[in-house]
Amino acid sequence: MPIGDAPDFLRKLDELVYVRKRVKSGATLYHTGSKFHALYAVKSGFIKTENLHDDGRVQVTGFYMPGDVFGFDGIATDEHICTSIALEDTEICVIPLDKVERFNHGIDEIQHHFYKLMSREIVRDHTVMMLIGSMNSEERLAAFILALSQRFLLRGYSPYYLTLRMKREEIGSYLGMKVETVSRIFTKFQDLALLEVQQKNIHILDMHGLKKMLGQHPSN
Amino acid sequence: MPIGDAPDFLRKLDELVYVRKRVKSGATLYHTGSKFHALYAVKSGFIKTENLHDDGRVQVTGFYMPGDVFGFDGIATDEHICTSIALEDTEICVIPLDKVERFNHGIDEIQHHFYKLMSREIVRDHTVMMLIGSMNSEERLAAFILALSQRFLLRGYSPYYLTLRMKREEIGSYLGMKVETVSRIFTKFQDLALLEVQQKNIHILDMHGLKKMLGQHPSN
DNA sequence: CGGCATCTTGAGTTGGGTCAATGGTCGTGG
DNA sequence: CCACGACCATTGACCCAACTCAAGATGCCG
Repeated sequence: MPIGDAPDFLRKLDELVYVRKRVKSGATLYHTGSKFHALYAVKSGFIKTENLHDDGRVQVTGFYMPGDVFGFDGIATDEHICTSIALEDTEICVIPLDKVERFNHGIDEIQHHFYKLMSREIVRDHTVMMLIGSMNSEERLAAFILALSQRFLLRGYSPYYLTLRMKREEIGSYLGMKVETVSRIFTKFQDLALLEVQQKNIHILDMHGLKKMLGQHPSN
Repeated sequence: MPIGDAPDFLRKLDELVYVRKRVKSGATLYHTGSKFHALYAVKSGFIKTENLHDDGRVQVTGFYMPGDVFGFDGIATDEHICTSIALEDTEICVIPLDKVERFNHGIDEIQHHFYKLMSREIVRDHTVMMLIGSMNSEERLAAFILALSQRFLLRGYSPYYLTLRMKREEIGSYLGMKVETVSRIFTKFQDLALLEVQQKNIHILDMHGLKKMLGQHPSN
């Protein structure tokens, strides 16, 4: 998951951003095939991106929260591959890429920052490939919750109280498992006194225990 | 999988590349924790990258053939997250990132090219997430072979005769399945007269039939 | 308060993992 | 040139984690 020096970044961003946008909950910002115009930074709210396979299948490829930048998938072919959808009312900063590319008159710090952002996205994707490819469902969900907790922490929120903005099905899609399985594992984690789950509110009771859920698995 | 205008790109590359390197089959170019110095373009040969999980688990995250650029995972934290290993004797061009970043005196075409390369890597990773997350094993392997065939085509080789440089286990790791499963499916595809498999040599007999293997699946 | 979407739980099935044995292929050294 | 050993690939038999299908429960919004 994309992370990091959000406040810093948002400050610098002002120099690049002239347009802000509001996206209503459930609305689409761009979709597969849209011409690529710009990158987007989440100012407030929550965004998911998903890939549509030729047949009806959908795979959630990312969740983005304030400070995160997304839309990098559009650069390759100048057309977006993913669809991005707001999971709640969301404010977006529009960052035209050519403006970024032309920015380094003197300072190329910003340039480098964008390379870093893309690199992070790549690293995050590799992590997810690893999750889905070589962990069982419990480990995946544990890893997901821990990563989310970490992101909350980096943004200055409590890492123990998470409010999920996505529904179970979207978590499942992201992690390569079915809704029912997600639900069962939440219940199990609750039974193990690792979590307290109240709808979309997660209270992490035993962070250490949750971490131990990872790497328990005999496989691979 | 990374692709595209390889010859063009390799030509332009000469302006950026001062160092070439040879990596022996089985040797490591960089590994998890190595300081990030540069990106690498494959000149000849074959490279895999893999992620090591804390416990012993390994996940192959990419295969790179001539014309492909890899190493982007190191930009985010200035340390490589993956390990890159040559699957045969390989020639590599070393591309220092700061040279790329400082290159746009006049032309920022090269800049943009690197953004494109990273974007492609992201798109490819999303494709793999989709493969692993929402397809069954047969579909995954079919998709893998088709993608490989496509890459061969783009490099001017026959898309019908593939020489796999990686072993079954590495294919399995990349696709999130076990060696035995890979093997069984190769056999099945052969029985269905889609392929002729002779060790690492794959002859695609029925490209259309192979494509039909995708999207047959009732799930998700 | 009713209707709809989401979430949970149960019961039964199955795709792909596990374990184990065999068969090929290649490289090395006598 | 052949034989040996190591590694890799294939195949079979069995099993289990996660999927499917189905029914309720819960919560949310008009």
